[in-house]
Amino acid sequence: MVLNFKRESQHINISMLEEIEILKGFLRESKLRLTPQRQTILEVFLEYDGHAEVEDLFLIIQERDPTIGIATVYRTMNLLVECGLARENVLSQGQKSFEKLYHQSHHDHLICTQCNKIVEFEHPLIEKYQLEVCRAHGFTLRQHKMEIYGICIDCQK
Amino acid sequence: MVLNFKRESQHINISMLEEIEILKGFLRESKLRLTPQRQTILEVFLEYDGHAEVEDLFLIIQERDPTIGIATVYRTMNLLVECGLARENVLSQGQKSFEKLYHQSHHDHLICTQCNKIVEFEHPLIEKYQLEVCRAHGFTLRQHKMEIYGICIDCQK
DNA sequence: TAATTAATAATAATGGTTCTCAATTTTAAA
DNA sequence: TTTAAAATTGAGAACCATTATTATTAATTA
Repeated sequence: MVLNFKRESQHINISMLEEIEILKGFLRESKLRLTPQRQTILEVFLEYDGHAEVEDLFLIIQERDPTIGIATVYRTMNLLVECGLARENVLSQGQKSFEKLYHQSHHDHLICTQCNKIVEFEHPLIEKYQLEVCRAHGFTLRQHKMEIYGICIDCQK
Repeated sequence: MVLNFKRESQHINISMLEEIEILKGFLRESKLRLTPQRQTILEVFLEYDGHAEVEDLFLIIQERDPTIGIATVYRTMNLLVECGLARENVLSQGQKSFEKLYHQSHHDHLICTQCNKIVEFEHPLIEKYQLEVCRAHGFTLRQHKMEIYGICIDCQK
């Protein structure tokens, strides 16, 4: 992949270039444009560690460019989901949170019901048996989500 | 368990008696009351097959007792979740759906992303490795949710 | 350049859920 | 009983995350 990107934003680092290219490609195919707003939002999202809610991202984005409205953040996050860079999770209170998908190792979630901490894990055998279940039911697997709810070690004390 | 229940509603059948006792017990402990409204809502929920949204339940409830308001349905469904008779799922559009928990064999979900069909399945080894993951991270397992998204056999044609 | 198309910020609208409140019912106490 | 306290209700208002609308601006194309 050729990455000839004008490094006009001080926030872009090497590891983001590929993601920016992915968004660019997706936008081009959809006859959409990579605007400064969209790029800023992608950058902030990529820098954000963990599961991001729109409100969290919006606060950071406003520091960087106070003219960007929250509707644009929503619109752009939906684009990031469409092009496969982000995944949307629905929280129990009704909002959504977004996590990075590209260049992230696949993982599932352990969620503490007391302190809401999220621990990511991976188990190859669980993955394997998921495939088995899909085959048995004639499903073509696209994605999965596994959430284990419990009490974390800190909250047990 | 002693089940001496006045069978005043024609909708109660034997298999519901235990659930009604569970709700009763929970309400008693919480110093709350088993009202006719709450019982009607529980009955309709227990008769409902599959994942129920409040709006679905409300339509059926209104046929049975048009005076029951939707706020009461919401309040009661939250009670059913608290006492362990129901589980709440958050749908991607933001609403909630409820599924029965008591006397239901545990199962996970295969969800078709085209037609939204939900197929329930169970895999003992997946359960086993979940426990293993919890132990490894010091979590006390309370509950889990596994959703596999894909294209069902009918939608592949 | 002009014409077309896309994107934006601000704001209004949406819709599922919860809250408020006055009225009613149930329970417990006197 | 009678009375007081507590719980529950339906109706509708409020909430709030998200989406749609709109007038305006920016980018692209002819």
